[in-house]
Amino acid sequence: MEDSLRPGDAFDPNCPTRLVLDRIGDKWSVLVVLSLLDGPRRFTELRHTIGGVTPKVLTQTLRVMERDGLLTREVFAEVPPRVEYALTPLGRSLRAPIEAVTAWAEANVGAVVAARARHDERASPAAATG
Amino acid sequence: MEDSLRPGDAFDPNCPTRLVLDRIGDKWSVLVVLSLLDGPRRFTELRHTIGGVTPKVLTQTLRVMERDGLLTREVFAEVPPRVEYALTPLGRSLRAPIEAVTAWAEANVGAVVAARARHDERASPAAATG
DNA sequence: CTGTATCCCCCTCGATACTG
DNA sequence: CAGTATCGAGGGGGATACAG
Repeated sequence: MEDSLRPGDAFDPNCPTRLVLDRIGDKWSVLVVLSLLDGPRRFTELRHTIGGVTPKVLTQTLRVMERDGLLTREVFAEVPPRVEYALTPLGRSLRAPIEAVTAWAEANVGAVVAARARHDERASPAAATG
Repeated sequence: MEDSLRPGDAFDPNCPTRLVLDRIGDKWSVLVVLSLLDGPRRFTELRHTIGGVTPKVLTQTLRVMERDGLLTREVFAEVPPRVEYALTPLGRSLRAPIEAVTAWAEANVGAVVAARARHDERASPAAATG
């Protein structure tokens, strides 16, 4: 198992890990994957589902993900323009690592929050009167 | 299974997932965890092992991780100052999600790179004369 | 509807220099 | 050795306005 966790790897900018980190480390990308897990979505649907994302940033994210083969962009030449984004099998496979992260988060968020509170109280006990 | 992947969760800025994403999405944090998996390390050792990280940024990273209860900072009052950083059980548990990401990366980096090449060639065929 | 273009601000990172 | 202080550059993100 340790073989797959060679620190030396990730330290290399060309390491595949860095490549993925840039992707799943980006909140918008993760959100897009999550949104698309259910099935194809249109640009505006994505915008609405994710919320708080500007068209520029969403387009940016989508483009990069498309380039990486994570999703497909299908344009329908209709009177009201329609574009559907769908996860590729590759994109769908991102579900595993994302799930691992999510699982860790849900399992340990309490500990992290507690640690923070403990730390902050030491730093400024006066402010921790709540 | 789907229950742990509720999109609605991650869309919430207060969601635990966001919290973790900010941590494992940060390359330096990941690198620190990886470095510390073997055992405690000193500041300079980390600096050297990770490489390319400035003292300021490393300190920053370390401080945040300490606050989050991911690692401990032990100061030895010796003539040549010595400070050792060690992963807490919580920090060590980050190994799982990181491993998931690493596994995905190693398994699919080829597909991603291929997708990129394909995409880039379509975008600028002239440049892809190799 | 589906984007694109612009401007702007913030924030992080990096380099350098200095202190305990 | 282990950090901290400062400065500057850069990218990303967001808001807005506009185009096909």
